[in-house]
Amino acid sequence: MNAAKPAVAPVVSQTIEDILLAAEAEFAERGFEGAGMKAISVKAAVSQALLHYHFGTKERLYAEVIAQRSKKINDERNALLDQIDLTAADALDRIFEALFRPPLGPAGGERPYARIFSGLVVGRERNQALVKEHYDPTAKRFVAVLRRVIPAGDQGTAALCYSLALGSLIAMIGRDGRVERLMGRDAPLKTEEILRLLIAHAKGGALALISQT
Amino acid sequence: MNAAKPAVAPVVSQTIEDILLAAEAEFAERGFEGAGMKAISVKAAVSQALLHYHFGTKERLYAEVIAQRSKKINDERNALLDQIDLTAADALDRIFEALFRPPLGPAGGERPYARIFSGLVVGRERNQALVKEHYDPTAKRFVAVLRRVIPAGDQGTAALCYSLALGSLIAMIGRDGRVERLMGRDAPLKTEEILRLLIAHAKGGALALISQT
DNA sequence: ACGAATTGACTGATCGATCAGTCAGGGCTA
DNA sequence: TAGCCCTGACTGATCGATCAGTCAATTCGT
Repeated sequence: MNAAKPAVAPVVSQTIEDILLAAEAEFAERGFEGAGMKAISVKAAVSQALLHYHFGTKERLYAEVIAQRSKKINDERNALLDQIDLTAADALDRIFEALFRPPLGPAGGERPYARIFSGLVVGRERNQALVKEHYDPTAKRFVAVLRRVIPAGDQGTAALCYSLALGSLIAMIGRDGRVERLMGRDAPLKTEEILRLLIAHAKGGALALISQT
Repeated sequence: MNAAKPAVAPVVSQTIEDILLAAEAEFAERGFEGAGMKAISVKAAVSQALLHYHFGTKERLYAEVIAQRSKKINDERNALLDQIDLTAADALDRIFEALFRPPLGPAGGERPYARIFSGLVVGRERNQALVKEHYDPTAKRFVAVLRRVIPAGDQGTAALCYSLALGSLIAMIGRDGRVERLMGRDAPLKTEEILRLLIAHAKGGALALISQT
């Protein structure tokens, strides 16, 4: 009867969603150690004790933020990979697009997760374990798909193409404005422009790695 | 007479050197916020108060660590750039070698600075200012040199080649073991091997960016 | 002897975490 | 329906620990 009433209950409550969003923003701004539970609770407009009630420790709250966001990114990536015809001429371009587009997010939107994503490459123990758990499975799929597309590609070369391409993505989204500053631009690069440049670079690098094997 | 006695006084005392080394290791392990002045003082085998006597604040100690290490890296990079014949066929390879080799350090050595170096790409305000101060000048020289070597290279393209290459370097040294894990290797990659692969990838990516401009 | 170097003892602030307790609401019994 | 109880959600107050930073006193080098 009531149109505003959702047919199914949300998997998480609105409050928990608010906390996770606030936590994501705070962790992105200050890093794990720099972030404060108090600051997160203020940002989420709840009491600090509620954070511990729902998540136990700061460590688990952080892990939950990573888990939620990585799931969205991995789902997007896998969906894009599913659509690719691996025998088509532009297969390599579209594989890298599947790698780059989800973390870049919507065209005009903010990227609060970008700094956390970038920070994951810095191998502190906490992040290493989370990367291994949440990102390695999809990473392995990328490596496998790359192997089938690049001629005579062994696993080592494919894994390198993946890793180095990911590094260049970090360089683009991890810091604010440095690339534009070195380029001599005043306006920030648009998402589609970033995507085009990253794909071209990754593809060129991949082909170079293959031909010198 | 005494052979062990240095001819000139060191610019910094041994104690200060010890503190800076301990601080570098601690900052690398835990990040700026995670690092503790107490832990640094223990690692350097001095009192915590001595850290404040010499450096004032944690912030200034961190800045000094970055300044010292970046100076070494920039000096090495500039020396390598000076030796390059920009008209030679392998000029592009040698430019990227000048970019990659200094942060990679000696062949068999540890890389305690690698994680700090990687962390600098994550654009928190503190790091942004330090990068701009200590790394931008040499970065601009790389961009200028790249422009002269790559055919029809505008500043934007050259800056992209620089930035994306740097990102792939981060991917290789920032995390421990992930690249090797995805490659299916058990032994870590040797420095010279890393260098060869990074150069090949960066060169291929650069040429691809140019040809599609 | 004099200044630079170094120390132990200490401070206020802030951290993550814990606690007892409030409150609204849903089910159960009679 | 009325009374009771249970539970999940949430809070203010506060805990002990740790943090960066301070300072008077002491040692060291010359």
